[in-house]
Amino acid sequence: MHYWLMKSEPSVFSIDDLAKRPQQTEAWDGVRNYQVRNWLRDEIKVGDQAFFYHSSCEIPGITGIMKIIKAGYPDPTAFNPENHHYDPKSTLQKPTWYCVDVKLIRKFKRIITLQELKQYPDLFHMPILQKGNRLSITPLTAIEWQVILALE
DNA sequence: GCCAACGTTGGC
DNA sequence: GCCAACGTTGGC
Repeated sequence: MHYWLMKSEPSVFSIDDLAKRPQQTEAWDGVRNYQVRNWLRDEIKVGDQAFFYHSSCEIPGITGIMKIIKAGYPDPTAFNPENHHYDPKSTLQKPTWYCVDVKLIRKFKRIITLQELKQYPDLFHMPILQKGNRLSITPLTAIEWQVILALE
């Protein structure tokens, strides 16, 4: 089992939005970065767990836990000309972009803020704390996962 | 293949 | 709104 951190701007899609979905599940789609695409297609498996991270907002931080309930499959938003993430180069025969389905496990009682995450030496190497990191999904070590869980 | 220009991300 | 960092694009 692997651990991940998945970013979303709450003004676009928040953990409360996920909580309101039927079965509290949603496709994590719209990713248009090749490194993250590779993880979505090849590495992120059913049963993996992920933190839901709110970015570009008043209080950036980790807001809860999700699990992967469907592994990588072609991102349908790439095929839809009406969709903001439409990509005519991605075809059904040869899809460029992939997504996974997630399910909410639980929302934290409080946000574990970015500011707080920066304080712990065990977390210094988290991708999200590295200068210039922009990937919307990043892997976490088991240690990082446990340390963060203990902060709640 | 190089690289300047441009767009996006995301913290502050 | 600013700006650093990084990815993408396209002319050559």
